[in-house]
Order: sequence, then C-alpha cells, then structure tokens
Amino acid sequence: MEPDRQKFLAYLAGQGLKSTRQRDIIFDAFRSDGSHVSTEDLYLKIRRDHPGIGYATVHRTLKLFTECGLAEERHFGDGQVRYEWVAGKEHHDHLVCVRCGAVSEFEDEDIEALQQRIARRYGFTMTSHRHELYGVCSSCGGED
Amino acid sequence: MEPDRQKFLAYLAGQGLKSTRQRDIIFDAFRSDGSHVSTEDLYLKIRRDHPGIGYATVHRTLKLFTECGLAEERHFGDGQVRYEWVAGKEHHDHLVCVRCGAVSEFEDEDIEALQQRIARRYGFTMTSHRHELYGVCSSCGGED
DNA sequence: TTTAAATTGATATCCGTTTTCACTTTTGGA
DNA sequence: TCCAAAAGTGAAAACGGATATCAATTTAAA
Repeated sequence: MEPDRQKFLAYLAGQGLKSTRQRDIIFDAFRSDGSHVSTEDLYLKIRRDHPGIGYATVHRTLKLFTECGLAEERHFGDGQVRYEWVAGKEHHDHLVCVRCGAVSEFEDEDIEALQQRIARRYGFTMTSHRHELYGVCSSCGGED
Repeated sequence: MEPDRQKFLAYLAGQGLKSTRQRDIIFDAFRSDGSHVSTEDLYLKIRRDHPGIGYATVHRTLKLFTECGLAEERHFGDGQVRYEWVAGKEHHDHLVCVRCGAVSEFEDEDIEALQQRIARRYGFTMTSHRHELYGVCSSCGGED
C-alpha cells in the first residue's frame, strides 16, 4: 500500500477513528489534486462522481489530513482556507498572482537561514512561518 | 498640525468625505495604540470614554485609515483582521508568539532582496508580501 | 439659516466555518 | 454470522467576524 494512505490509516487507528468509504473517496480526490483547494472546491469536484458525500464530511476529512500531517492549511488573504497536499513535498513558500489567483511554490535556503537568525535574535523558538509574495504573474502581464 | 492628522484630513477632503467628531476620537485612540489591534479591541477601548461610538463606525474608520495609507491590515491566521498604524514607520514583517499572541516587528534587507530575486525568477511583478515567523517568545518560555 | 450630502449607530445580512443531531456504518467480540 | 458499542454521516442550524442597510443626525457650503 502506498505510504501516504498507510499514514492516514495509521493515524485513524491511533485515534480510535474508523476507515470509511467516504474518507477513501475524499483521500483519492484530494491526493489527485491537492493544490491549494478550498473545501468548496473539493466538495464540488467530489460531488460530480459521488453526489451523496456532504460538505461537512469533506470539511472534517480535510481537517483529519491536516492533523496527520498529510496536508497543510493555507491562508492567502481572500478569507478562504485552502488545503495543500504536502506529503512527500519539500517545505516551500508561495507566490500568489493577485489577478488570476494562480499559486506557485518556491523554496530558498538562504531565506530560511535568515529567518532562523532573526528568530534567534528575538529569543523566539520558531515553530512555523508564513511567507507569501503577491504580485502579477507573467501570464497576467506582469511585464506591463 | 501633526502631519498624520493632516494626511487624514486631506484624504477625507479629496474624497468628498467629512470630518467628524467620531473620526477624530477614533484617530486619537488608534494612533495612541495602533499596535495590531482588532476592530473589537479598538471599539472596546474607545467605548470606555465614548460609549456612544458604535462598532460600525470604528470599523469604517479603520478602513479609511487603511485606504489613506496611515494603517495596514494584518492577518495573523486567527481569523481576525488586525490594524497597525504604519505612518512614519519603516516597512517591517512580524514575529508572532503562538502562546501569548505578542507581536514583534523585524526588518531584514537581505530577505527583501532575496524576495525580489525570487519574484523576478518567476516572472512576477511583486506588489506586496507577507512574512511572519510564528513561535514561542522568550517570556513564554521559548527556551524550554 | 438653509439644504443637500455624508455620517452615524443599531441592527440585519452575508458568507465561510463549525457544530448539532437523528440516522447509518463500521468494527470487534460472541 | 450476528450483535452491540462506538464512530461517522449529511442536512441543516449555529456561529463569528466583516459588511451592508436605513432612518435619524450631523456636517459644511451657499
């Protein structure tokens, strides 16, 4: 079995939670497109093939993915939480196009190191960070 | 007259808006403590001395401060918008203590430069960015 | 002063998130 | 296999912060 699915099942078992048909379906749908989707996005996508699955279940399952570390919540400032499948991906930050909403990912070791230095300077034990660049992407005419 | 107040009055005038007693009061209250306060925070503070001023007016006035550049909105992920008085301050980013909620400010030219380089690499015309470090501050036992 | 236009404050509405609850499904033991 | 306990589900309600509404009030220019 794929390690990601295994991780999820292990988390469920460890918490005394159950494996269900709905969770399997949501797992597959989210893994196949876990690129910064909102609960609504995923719900609508799943509904096409599985009209019986409710919004609340999608919501709760995305929370589960987050709790077990397969997914992370993203807040890009439009008042909607987005979920990103992060299993098997390196840490990264985001570029968000303010016109079309496209999200790209970047990583930069130098910035990470500088962040740590700053946290240390302020006596912080850094647990996480958020770093987003907003602008106009090249296809939206970033050159104009 | 202080230049900040002048800037506000000039903005009002330019937009065909009026100067009112409430706006003056909110201006003073916010300027005297414009450190990452929510609308609720400021409303409650103002209400102590001016019980007649409503939440909606505080909300609208904070929006005005933001529009004219005296304030900026901050989103630290707790689902509440915070406003910060930025007039006369250098650009900076934030460290947020996940235990006590304290917010410190930092600035780092090297990180700014690296950001620009990344945006350029992706063909983005960067318009803004958000950079927050989350962790445990020294008074909350960041050393433990 | 007069008057048109903007403002105010209480309240209603919006909208994404989260909870509730009656019914269903899963799971492990008999 | 069957049963019972516990968790899950989905529809709908509740929630919470942000925003809009609207009648009454205030401002400011003539």
